[in-house]
Amino acid sequence: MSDTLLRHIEMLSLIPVLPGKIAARDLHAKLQAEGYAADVRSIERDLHKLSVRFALVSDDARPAGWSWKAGQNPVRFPRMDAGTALTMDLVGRYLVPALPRSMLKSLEPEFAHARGILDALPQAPQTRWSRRIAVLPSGHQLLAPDVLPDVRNVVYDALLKGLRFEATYRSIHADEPWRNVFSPLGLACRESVVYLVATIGNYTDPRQFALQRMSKPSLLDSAASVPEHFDFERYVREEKSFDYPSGKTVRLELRVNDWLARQLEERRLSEDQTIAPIRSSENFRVTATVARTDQLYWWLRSFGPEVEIIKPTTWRRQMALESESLSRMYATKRMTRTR
Amino acid sequence: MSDTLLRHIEMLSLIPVLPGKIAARDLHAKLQAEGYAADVRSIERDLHKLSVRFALVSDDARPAGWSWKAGQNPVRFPRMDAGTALTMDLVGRYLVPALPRSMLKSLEPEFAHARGILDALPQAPQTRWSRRIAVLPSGHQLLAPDVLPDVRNVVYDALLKGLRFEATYRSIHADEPWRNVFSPLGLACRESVVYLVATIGNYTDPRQFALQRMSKPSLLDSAASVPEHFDFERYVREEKSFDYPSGKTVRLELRVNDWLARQLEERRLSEDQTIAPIRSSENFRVTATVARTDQLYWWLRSFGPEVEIIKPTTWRRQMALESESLSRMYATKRMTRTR
DNA sequence: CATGAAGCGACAACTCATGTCGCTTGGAAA
DNA sequence: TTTCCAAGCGACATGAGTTGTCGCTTCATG
Repeated sequence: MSDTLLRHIEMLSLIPVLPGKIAARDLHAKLQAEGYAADVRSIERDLHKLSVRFALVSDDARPAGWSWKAGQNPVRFPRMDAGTALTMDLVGRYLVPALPRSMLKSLEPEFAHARGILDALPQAPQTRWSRRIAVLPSGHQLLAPDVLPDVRNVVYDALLKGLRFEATYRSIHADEPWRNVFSPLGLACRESVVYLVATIGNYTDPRQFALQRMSKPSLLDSAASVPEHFDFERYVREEKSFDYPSGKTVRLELRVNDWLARQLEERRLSEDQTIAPIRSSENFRVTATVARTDQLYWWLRSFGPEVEIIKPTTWRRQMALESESLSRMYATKRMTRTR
Repeated sequence: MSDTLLRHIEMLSLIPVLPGKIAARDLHAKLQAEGYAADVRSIERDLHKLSVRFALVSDDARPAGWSWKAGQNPVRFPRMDAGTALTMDLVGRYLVPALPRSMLKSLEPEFAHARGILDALPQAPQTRWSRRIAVLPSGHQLLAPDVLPDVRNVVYDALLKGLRFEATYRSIHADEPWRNVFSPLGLACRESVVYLVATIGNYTDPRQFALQRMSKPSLLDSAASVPEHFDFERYVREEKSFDYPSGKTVRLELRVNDWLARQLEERRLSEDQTIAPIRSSENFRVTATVARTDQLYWWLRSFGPEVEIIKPTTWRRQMALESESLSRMYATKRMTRTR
């Protein structure tokens, strides 16, 4: 069949969204590289014809730049099926508190697309699908710090292209903000905070920078300097401030109440989890082999008296000490207050 | 310009992925409805021509059914920009522990598409972007229960089309599994468990069913019965087992250590949060106005002795009692063990 | 075995895309 | 200001590709 259709589709997907643009000649070059033998003139004609039906615009610069209007719902095939669209919508709702707003915003067209699919389904107006979905908050939600859109863009760009960039950073230790050159090494996302791992200036030791503390970024065109033998994955694993789970596992043994026992039947601690009732009480004994992390210890602590750690004994001893100091803390303070 | 290109694009996006299919005549009808005046014969010809270049297949049923091969990366325009693709990849990594596997699988083409965009970027091979990204687990990760793919499909379908369906349900209270007809009312997602809110049989009271406990679903073609005046959003808010945050807020006052104080500067409890050092100690006093939820109380409890709740006094009193019983619990048990 | 719907090959008519050429325009260098 | 050149655009002849029609074949159904 004719290459025309293919070429048009290729063209449409080669044109960037509005901040970006592409000139007819560049398009021509790219298309030629992909094997489409067509005249520049034809490309120009195509652009004009396509812009009648699609949301394409050209600026009036001399080599005219073509782009998609911003905020366009993507045209795509195969079309997303309704089930996937519903899952996508769920994910969208789920991410709202978990992701910096400016990042969520760049994904907005994706979620809008999914909603568009769902909206197109025939349905009774009183049963709007969007009012039939709820995503409930899990755990306590802290406010996700927001990242400046151009910080995100420059940092991503620099990381992907392996370039340096310059930016201002406000350290958390109320010092003066300082400005320096960053050589990005990797990106780590943790609890809705995005950290850039980078070296600064001429230093060679990698450090972490929270993206929300950066401002006034500008991309440089010199290549980033990567310390010799630097391995990002190992860095993340070994850097203690990230407290990445070490490979260590632990045989956990707990006493839990019936409510928690039921929860753990739904979402298990591990594949080998066992739950057994404890005679002469409403409690259950839970065992499981899990990764030994601080996170887990904290999670157990969050249940208060509803969970008793039996094993490992180190954690049991730690809990014993902590609970003692905790009860002393509240007891003495109560005394001071009532005195 | 000619409608041909538009029609072809419309056709490509009208064809479903492989479990689904569409016959040439149906395509013709849909296209006519959208204003494309073309012969059925042309559609047939188009399908054959398109299938040369695109991953389209036709089964050999009599009215031939056309579909996209499964697992195809979607072709789309405007193309996702690199920044969005990177965020998409981050989201994909973030969701792995948080979403049932079968749901994640249906989103896989989306994430694969994003990765495809990133892979296409020119980059030095030793700096593979995918090895420069890390998403660190937040909180303790329980195993997400898995939902059978056809359960997901039937439940979604039933919900979106407002139909009943039949399925087998294993209740958590080790009873026998039973089979009944469900009238779906809504979907609630909580901590990686997806619940269907539905009425069963001829009952009119809405109940919750965890999707991972369902099996052998089959869609019926009778309309779902919705209880009179039923409002899903209100149901979710009021149903205590979901413990949706009530509108109540509370003025929180805490004593925290310096580590947590620094954390809270990054991710604040509320817009009006204040942090002030406490004289003659390394601690800080934090105040904030937050939604009063059990989640928050649990979250505070997870910090153990690193946090002291000062206000509200009800929580302080509760903590005092709990820590006392906790320390007693560990103390007595220790005695029993060492006796 | 009869019937009819669906699929497919053929073909002529014609629409539309293509490469070429030359004129116009607008910005940058002189 | 003038000169120069690349970019953009209109025109046109050519031919590739699309279109509707028709009739034959195939296959499932009664």
